[in-house]
Amino acid sequence: MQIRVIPGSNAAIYRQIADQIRRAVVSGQLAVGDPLPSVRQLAKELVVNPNTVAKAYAELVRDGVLETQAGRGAFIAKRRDVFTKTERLRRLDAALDTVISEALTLGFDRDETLERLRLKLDRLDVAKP
Amino acid sequence: MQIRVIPGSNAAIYRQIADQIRRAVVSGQLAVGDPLPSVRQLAKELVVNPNTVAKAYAELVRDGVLETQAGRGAFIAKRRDVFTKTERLRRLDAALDTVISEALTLGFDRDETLERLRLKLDRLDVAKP
Amino acid sequence: MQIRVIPGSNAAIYRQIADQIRRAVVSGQLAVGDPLPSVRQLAKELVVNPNTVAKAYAELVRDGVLETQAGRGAFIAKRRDVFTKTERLRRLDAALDTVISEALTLGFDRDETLERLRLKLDRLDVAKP
Amino acid sequence: MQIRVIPGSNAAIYRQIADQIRRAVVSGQLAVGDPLPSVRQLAKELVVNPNTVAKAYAELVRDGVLETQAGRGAFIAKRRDVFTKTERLRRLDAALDTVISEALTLGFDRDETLERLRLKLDRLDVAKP
DNA sequence: GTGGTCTAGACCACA
DNA sequence: GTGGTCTAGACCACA
Repeated sequence: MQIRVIPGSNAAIYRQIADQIRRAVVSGQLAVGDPLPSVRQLAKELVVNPNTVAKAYAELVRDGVLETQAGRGAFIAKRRDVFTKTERLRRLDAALDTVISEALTLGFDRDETLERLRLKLDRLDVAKP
Repeated sequence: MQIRVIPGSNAAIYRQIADQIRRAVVSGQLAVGDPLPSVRQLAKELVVNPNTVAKAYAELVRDGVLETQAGRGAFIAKRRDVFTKTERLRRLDAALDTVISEALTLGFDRDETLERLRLKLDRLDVAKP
Repeated sequence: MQIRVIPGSNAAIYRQIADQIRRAVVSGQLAVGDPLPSVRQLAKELVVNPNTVAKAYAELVRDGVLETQAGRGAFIAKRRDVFTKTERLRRLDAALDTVISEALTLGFDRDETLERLRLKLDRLDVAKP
Repeated sequence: MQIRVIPGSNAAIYRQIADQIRRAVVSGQLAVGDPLPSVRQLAKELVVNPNTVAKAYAELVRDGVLETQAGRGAFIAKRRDVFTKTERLRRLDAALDTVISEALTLGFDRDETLERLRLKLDRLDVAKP
């Protein structure tokens, strides 16, 4: 898989990396057990500091997306539910609040925003696991 | 109109202020030419730092929502587009991508994610008049 | 409250800091809404790098123990359940495995280890929330 | 005796090896003077790096569990205490403190924590003979 | 002032 | 080689 970073973006670099890996996992591009590039290698590719990649990997480990083994590398973990229903909703809401604020700022209305999300979700074609 | 600020919220205070003014404009609660409270006055009302209100106003001026007239205060400006259609979509898409990866790794599916966005949008009552 | 760091310890410094704050919270020394020292101030006190303190705070934020507000500081958050039952057990087990390995290395047997844990728990006198 | 290694485990491989040998000694499965497989042979059996086995053996030698006799291999040593009683307790307490803060912030209470430790200890069958 | 991000560079544990 | 931790120092967003 190909990870890319947009330096001028609002999103922190480590967030961009983590999000792209999340997307690759939910879209099936990365499967359980698949190895990820090493921290140093990916850092070199993206021309960012290894600490930044490590931060992204650490977040994904905490959220149960990755497993790391010192000396061996990082691998896609078996999917498991880490957060309570309430916590999951809290996190989803926080992400949605950001989108709503951005849509509002850009002048999109309710229906346009919903329609655009629907379109993008349908493109991914992700089914409930 | 009444602006309210929740200090413990995830959203920065200046964001909360700017978003509420934007919503008031979109919903027709505020019309072109309507005056806004002065930075100082609003800051006093909301019990926040004047810099914070100034930052919200500055963003709205930059985006063409407000106009300031030296010595007279700030007013709702005539709507004008700052970004091209393509640029607006590109920015919305970036925000939506983040929501999608977050939602899906949290285990929400297409319908749940859409439904939650719909719910939140309806609560805010963000619709073009 | 007084936080202390043992430089020669096996435990990472950021882990020591986070654990001590956790203990202060569960023992009631720190209550909901209580402010914590700023990252920079605590770093100065402990003579460690601010990044290290920030890392501890970030972990506590993720685990729902703290809330940070940019520009205002860090505060003890209202207790909430973040993790699923399975995840909580997974984390407890990981911690217990470390203790068991340490006890074994030090030559303590089953009963001695259990007894010591009981003793320490009773001293804390913590009731189910 | 049969040593087994779980590569995906949280515990480092050298820890798993050392702990299993310690348990075999404590439970009487291995007695003073019993020979251990050579580093190379055990590494081959477990399909791990010889350095890893060597590290486990080195720790056990340091702690007085094993003795190596040049050219003859490694043997279970006569039990001797490396740390004073006070030092042993100090180290156990440090490990227990971490478990306690982890358990309590996860929302486990005194009895649940004790019960889980008991369960895990019984499973491992760690008792002085 | 506050917390958050990032870099450059070092050192450690582990395999 | 792998990931994890820490420091020193810079810069940013926010209040």
